[in-house]
Amino acid sequence: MARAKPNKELRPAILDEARQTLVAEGYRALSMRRIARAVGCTATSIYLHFRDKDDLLHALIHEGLERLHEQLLVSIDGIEDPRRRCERLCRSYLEFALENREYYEVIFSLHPEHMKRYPQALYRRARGNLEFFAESIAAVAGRAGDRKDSDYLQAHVIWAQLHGAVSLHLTERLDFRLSVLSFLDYAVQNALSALPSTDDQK
Amino acid sequence: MARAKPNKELRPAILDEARQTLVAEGYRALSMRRIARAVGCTATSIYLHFRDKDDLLHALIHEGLERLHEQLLVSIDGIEDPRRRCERLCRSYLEFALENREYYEVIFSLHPEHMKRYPQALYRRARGNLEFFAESIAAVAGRAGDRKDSDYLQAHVIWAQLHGAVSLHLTERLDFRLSVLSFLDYAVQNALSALPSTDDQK
Amino acid sequence: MARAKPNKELRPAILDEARQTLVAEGYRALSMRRIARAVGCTATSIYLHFRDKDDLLHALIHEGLERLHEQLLVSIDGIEDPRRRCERLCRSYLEFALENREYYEVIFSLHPEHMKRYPQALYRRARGNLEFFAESIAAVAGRAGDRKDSDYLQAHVIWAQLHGAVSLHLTERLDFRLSVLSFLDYAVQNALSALPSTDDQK
Amino acid sequence: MARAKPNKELRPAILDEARQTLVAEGYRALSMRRIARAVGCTATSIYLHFRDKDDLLHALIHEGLERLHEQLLVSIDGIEDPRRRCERLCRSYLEFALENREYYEVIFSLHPEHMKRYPQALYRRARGNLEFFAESIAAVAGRAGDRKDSDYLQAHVIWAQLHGAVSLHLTERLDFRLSVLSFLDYAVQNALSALPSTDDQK
DNA sequence: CATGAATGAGCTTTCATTCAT
DNA sequence: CATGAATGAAAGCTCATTCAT
Repeated sequence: MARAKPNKELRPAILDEARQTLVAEGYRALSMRRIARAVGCTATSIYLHFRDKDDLLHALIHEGLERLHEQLLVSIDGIEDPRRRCERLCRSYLEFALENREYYEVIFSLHPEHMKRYPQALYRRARGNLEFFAESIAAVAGRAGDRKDSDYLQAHVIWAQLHGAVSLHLTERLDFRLSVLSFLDYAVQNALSALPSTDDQK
Repeated sequence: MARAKPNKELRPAILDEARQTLVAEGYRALSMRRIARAVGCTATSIYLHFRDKDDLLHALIHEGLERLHEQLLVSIDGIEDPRRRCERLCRSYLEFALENREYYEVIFSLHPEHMKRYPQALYRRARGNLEFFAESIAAVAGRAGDRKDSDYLQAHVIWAQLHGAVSLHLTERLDFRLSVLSFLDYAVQNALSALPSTDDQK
Repeated sequence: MARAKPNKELRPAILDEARQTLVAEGYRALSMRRIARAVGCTATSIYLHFRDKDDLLHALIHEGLERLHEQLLVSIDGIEDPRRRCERLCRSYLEFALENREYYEVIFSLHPEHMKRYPQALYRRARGNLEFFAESIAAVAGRAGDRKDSDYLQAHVIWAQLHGAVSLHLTERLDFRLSVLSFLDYAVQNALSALPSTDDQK
Repeated sequence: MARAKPNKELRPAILDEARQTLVAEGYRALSMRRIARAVGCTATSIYLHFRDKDDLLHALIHEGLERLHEQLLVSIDGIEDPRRRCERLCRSYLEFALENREYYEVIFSLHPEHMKRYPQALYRRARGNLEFFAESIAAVAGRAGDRKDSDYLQAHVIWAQLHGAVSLHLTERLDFRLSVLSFLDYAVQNALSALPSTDDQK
C-alpha cells in the first residue's frame, strides 16, 4: 500500500529534523522513528536515503564541516596580515559555533563509536579546516607557503582552546555568573598567544 | 519473601559499580539492570537509593567531581612555587581525564537536558575545582589569598584549553598522525601562558 | 505502570502457545509478540521466563524429548521378546509423532542454526531414546546388555526410516492416493528388516 | 525513465540467483531485495515474473524437482540390471541432497502452509520421480512395464528411508560420533532390502 | 530494605509489497 | 518491461520504571 508521492525534498528534511533533535535533546533522543514522525514519513523511508543511522549522522557531520569550511574561508578573504588572519579565523570559528549550535554539536559531540565507519575522504576534508590555521600560523612565522609540522601542531592547540571554550559554554558547564563574551574573548586571546612571536621573522 | 541481606552499604556499591562500568564500557552500557546484576541486587532496589537514572547520574557526577577535587588537591600538596602549582594542576587534570575517559565524558559532556534537575548545591561544589586554579593564579600574580574575578576568569580559560584538548582526543577528532603526548604537552604549555607574567608582581 | 498479577502459570502457557503456532503455521509465523498476544501478556514478559527466542525453542524441544522418552519407556514395559520390543518401539514412535504432531515437529524440524546453543546435556538426554532401540537390537542379536557400536548404527537407520516416513506425511509430501496407514506399516516393517536375523544367535 | 535493459531472460536469472542463495546461505537469507540486488534489477521487477514470494518458491521447488528428475535419469542411463538401477537411484538421490543441502530442505521440508497454493500439476510432476523407483522395483520383481500399486508403495518406503537419513543428517540430529558415510550407506542398504527378493519371481 | 513479576514504550532494521511513472 | 519512492507490519530485544508483597 504505497502511495508514491515522490517527495524529492525528503532527504534535507530528515537532516534538518535530525539536527534539531540532536541539539535540543541529545543523541539519546534521536531515533529513526522520531525523525520519521516529525517529517511525516515512515521510518522505512529514511532507509531509502541513508544506509543506516550512522550514515545519517555522517551526512550531518559532512554538512556541518562544509559550512564551517565555507565560513572560515569567507572570513579571511582579503585579509593580508597573517596575525589578523589568525584572529579572524578564531572569531569566525566561535561565531559559527554560537550561531550554528546545531551543526557544531553534531560535528564534535558525536561519540567515536559512531564514527568507526566515517569515510576517510571526509576526514581528510575535515582536516582542511585546520590547514587554514596552520597556514596562517606559518605566515605569522614568516614562512608563508612553507607550512611545517609544528605549525600544524600549534593549529591543533589553538583549535583545542576554542573548542574547549565553546563546548563548556554549549554544555552549560560555565559558572553562570561569568560573562560569556569576556570568557570567549579571553579564550581567543589566549589561543593566539600560541602564535610564534612576530620577532622571529626578523 | 524479603530476605533482608543486611546490605547497609548498597548505595556506595551501586555507585562503585556504575563508575566502573562507565569507565570500562561507556555510557551506552550503563543500564539499571546491568548495575543491579553486577552489584548483586535487583533493579528495583536501586530505586530505593536513587529517584531515577538521572539522579544516579548526578550522584556519579558529584562523585567524579569530588574525586577530581581530591586528585587535584593531592597533586599540589607540598608545592610552594605558584607557577609549578599551576602546572601540576593542569597535568593532574589531564591525568584524571585520560584515566577515566568515559567517566570524564559523563561529568563534563553529558547533554544539558540530563542536567536540568542537577542540584544547584552540586554546581557550587563543582566550582571548587576552579578555585584551585584561581587561587594559584592569584598567587602567581603575587596576590595569594586575594583572589580576584579576573583570576577566576583566567582559570576558566585554562580549564577550557585543557578540556578542549582532552575532549578532542577522547572523541578521536585529532589527526591520527599527531603525537597525542606532544599535543597535550603543548596544550598545557599554552594554557599556562595565560598566567600573568611573574614580572607583574614586582 | 506494572500491574503485578503474578501469573505463576505463564511459562507453560507460553510453551503451549509456541508449540501450537509452530505446528499450525511454521517457524516463520512464530514471534515473541504473537505468543505474547495469544497468552495475554507483553512480549517483554516472555523474556522473564526465557533468555531469548532460542532458549524458548530449546525448552520446547526438551519438553518434547521427555515426553517421547516416557512414551517409549512405557511402550516396552513388560515385553520380553526383543523382536517384539523393537516393533513396539517403532509403533510407539509413530504413534507419538501422529498424536503429538506439535511436539514432534518442534523436536525435529527446527533448523540447526537455532540449535547452536542447545545445551550439551540435553543432547545427551536425546540420545537416550536411541539407546532404547540399540539395546533392543543387541538383545535381538542375543547380546542383551552388550550393546555394540553397530547396534547403535542400526538404531539410527531404523530411526531414519521412521522419521522419514513420518515427516513426509506431516509435511504432506505423500501422494494423496496413498493409504497412510499402509505406508507407515510398511515403513515399520522395512525398518525392522534392519534387525539382525534371529538365526544369528543360534 | 524506464531504461529498457533488454533483459529478456530475467526470469531464469532470478531463479538461478535464488537457488544459489538458497544453497549457499539458506532460506533465511532469501529475500526479494537480495535476489534483486544480486541479479541486477529492482525488487519490483521480480513481481513482473512472479506473483509473490511463495510463487517464486514454488517455481524453485518445481525447478528442483526437475533437476532431481534429470539427475536420477542420468544416473541409471545404460544400467540394465534392475537391482543395480535401484541402488543407483538411491545413491543419486543422496548425492543430490548433499550437494544442494538448503535447496533440498526447501523442496522437501518447507512447511505445508507455504504449499497451500502449490499447483496440482506440479505435484503430479513431482510424483514422476517416484515412478522411477516404482518402475525399477517392478522390474526387480520381474514385472518390468507392469507397475503395480504395491511397487509404488514400496517406492515411497524407500524414499522415506532416504529422506529420513538425509534430513536427520542435514538438520544435524545425528550423534556426532557416528560416521555419516557409514550411516548413509547403511540406510541405502536397508532401503534396498525393501525390494522384493529376486527369488519371488521364479 | 528488598524482591519478582510485569509493563509499555521504545529501539534499529528488514521484509514483502504497491503505486505512479 | 522496468523503476524509484514509499508503505505498514513486523521482527527480536532492551530499557526505565512500578506495584504488591
